[in-house]
Amino acid sequence: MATTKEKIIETSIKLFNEKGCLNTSTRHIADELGISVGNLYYHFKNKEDILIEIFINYVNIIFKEINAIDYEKDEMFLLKDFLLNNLETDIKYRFLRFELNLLLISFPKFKNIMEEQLQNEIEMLKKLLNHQIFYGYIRTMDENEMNFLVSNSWIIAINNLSYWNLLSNDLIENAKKGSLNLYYFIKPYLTQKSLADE
Amino acid sequence: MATTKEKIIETSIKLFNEKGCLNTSTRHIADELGISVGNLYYHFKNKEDILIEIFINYVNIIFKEINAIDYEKDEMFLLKDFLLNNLETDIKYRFLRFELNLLLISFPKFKNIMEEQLQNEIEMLKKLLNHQIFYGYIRTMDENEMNFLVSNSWIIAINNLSYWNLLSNDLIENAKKGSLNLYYFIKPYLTQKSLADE
DNA sequence: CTTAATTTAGAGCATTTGTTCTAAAATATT
DNA sequence: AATATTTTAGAACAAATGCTCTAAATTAAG
Repeated sequence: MATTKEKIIETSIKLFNEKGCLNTSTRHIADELGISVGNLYYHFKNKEDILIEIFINYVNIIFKEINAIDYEKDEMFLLKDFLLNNLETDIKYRFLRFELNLLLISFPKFKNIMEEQLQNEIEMLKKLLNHQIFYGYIRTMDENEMNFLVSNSWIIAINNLSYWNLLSNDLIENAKKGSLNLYYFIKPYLTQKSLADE
Repeated sequence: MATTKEKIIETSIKLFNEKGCLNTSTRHIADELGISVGNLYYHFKNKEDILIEIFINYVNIIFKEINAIDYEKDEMFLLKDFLLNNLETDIKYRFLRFELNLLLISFPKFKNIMEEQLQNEIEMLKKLLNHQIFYGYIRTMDENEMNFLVSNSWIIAINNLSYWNLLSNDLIENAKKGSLNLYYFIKPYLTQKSLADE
């Protein structure tokens, strides 16, 4: 049985996705959940703290799998599989990406930890791609090209969900295509070894 | 000399970029400009109408160049050049992309016209890429691959500015890299004819 | 069973929001 | 110069917001 605190988080996530974080007041959340505002503020100091708790939950889920990677092993990691494995999570917490720029402007504490997270994501992506190059799954390239491979991978990984949401209105239905975006993006860089493995 | 209406638009764009559209009230705009709220509401029915006027200005600027393309001509159109040519405009109106999802949720009239615009953008991109394939600047591919080329091009074109904004804090300084994102993305698809032209 | 700690409800407050209204000032027309 | 039109200022309003406060209800501890 979920605690009140957990229920506040779940309801907030739901409403933030539906109406946007900035359009959702603490009263909305309390009403939707059927508790009082006083109760909500007993559990959370303010709205930003709800947002941060949500964000921490998200990061914890996402990082579990990524941290399990053994970079010493000669193994192929297809980027699209990472997306697919976290698809549910990315959908559940989609407002974090969809509204990112505005969240950063509006919530300074959130901004601090989120910016650190973004740096981490880029670093991890770089490490992952370098590993794939090292073991010959992705062709070699100079540093410049590599940097753009990283940034483009990140841009597509982060924004493909938003793209399908914009164009289809039925996000869940189309979300799986998003991982294919990443696959088709990386395909020209894959080596024979990589393509044979599939 | 700019009219009051024009000044309201310019001030709104400035504030929307700085603090986000949802964090900017009509009072903010009036105060920043040094006019009264009453005056602002004399020129614009409501906040959404300001947003829509801004959006229409943006679209008019962006489309001028794209509509000038002659699809009968054997000519190379590098996607990155389109980005570079509109860089100033994209920076000036960046909040439209940075906050897109939330704007669509918050302003129903804006949603209608923006969604049409998104469809147009995809269509135009498709037409452009098909033209480049037809004249041999981009290699041929099946429909499926083509669809992902289109969607990935769009995702990178639209979101690279946001990416550099997130990572650098000095958008203007880094914005030009954004066009290179698109160039490096498309590079594996370019033919000899294309690469020789450069 | 009594007391203490935790959890809850909801009234209340200061501020902000989007918007309307009226009246005055500025400008254009005759 | 007189009148009409456009533009402006700013008071006013109802609703919403983030958040605090107090008191009651619930639960846990002794």
